[in-house]
Amino acid sequence: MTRTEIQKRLRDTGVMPTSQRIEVAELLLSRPQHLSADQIIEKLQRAGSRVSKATVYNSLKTFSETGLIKEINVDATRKYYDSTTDAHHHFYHVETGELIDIPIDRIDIAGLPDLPEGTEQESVEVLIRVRDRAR
Amino acid sequence: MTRTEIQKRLRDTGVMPTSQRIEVAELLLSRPQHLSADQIIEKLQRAGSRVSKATVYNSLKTFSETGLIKEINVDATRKYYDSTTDAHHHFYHVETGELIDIPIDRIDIAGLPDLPEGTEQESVEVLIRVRDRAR
DNA sequence: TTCGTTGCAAAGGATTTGCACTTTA
DNA sequence: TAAAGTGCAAATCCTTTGCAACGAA
Repeated sequence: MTRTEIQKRLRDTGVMPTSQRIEVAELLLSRPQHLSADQIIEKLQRAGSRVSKATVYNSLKTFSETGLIKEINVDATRKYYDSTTDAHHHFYHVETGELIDIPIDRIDIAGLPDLPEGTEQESVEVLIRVRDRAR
Repeated sequence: MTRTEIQKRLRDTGVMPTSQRIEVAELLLSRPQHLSADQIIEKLQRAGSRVSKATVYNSLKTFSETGLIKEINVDATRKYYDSTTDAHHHFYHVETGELIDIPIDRIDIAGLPDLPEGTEQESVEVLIRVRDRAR
């Protein structure tokens, strides 16, 4: 995704494409990945960027709210941000914290129970926790 | 679950059944439910208990480690503790924060992909996010 | 008496926020 | 030049931890 495409995507969702936001979006949207705010800040700094911590947090919050990225909560200690916003599933490596996407059509779910009275479905997500094989 | 049964369960998992731990365990294990540490502390205090915040946190941590209860991370801001430790799935009401159990055999999952190289499966969990139906 | 437990308050880590300054439209 | 965004530091929220007092074996 080029700088220009990113600017357009931001503008399309009503987010002013400042240089800081573009830096964050460019890093995150460059490929399917799952990063914490801290990892993003570290990568940006290592790349010589001067974006502040607060701005990264603010940007990630804004991006999540506008649907540009997706928040993932598997680890109670930190949020992860997913550059893939289409519905999909995940492997979660409990020891390394790594997340791996599973395409939505790769898993077949049958027999979903009726939703609780008065509610509508927002999403269905499968999380497969894995760990290094013993031996 | 009676006080005596709880004492036995604690002892069986190598956890010294102190009166504070019994209070916490009794509250949580009385029925299938999902509570945050804060909700537990509040309930205990409202019931006249004098268990300290630190002890509640310590107890919950110990219980999770010994498998007496299960930690749930759906909400990035806090942990929930599940009194049901058998594998099962959940509805999660994104507006109220409420969690509802779905029995494991109620959902049929087919075509799980191969696990990542060198890993073994720890669990498979389905999370269905719901919200109040519009109108 | 010994060792694990409790409880207070302080520490910690992740995220948010207040606010003055800067940028952009 | 008004509105929006940035960045620093302080504040907040949840959870953990240090440590002295306590309790059970």
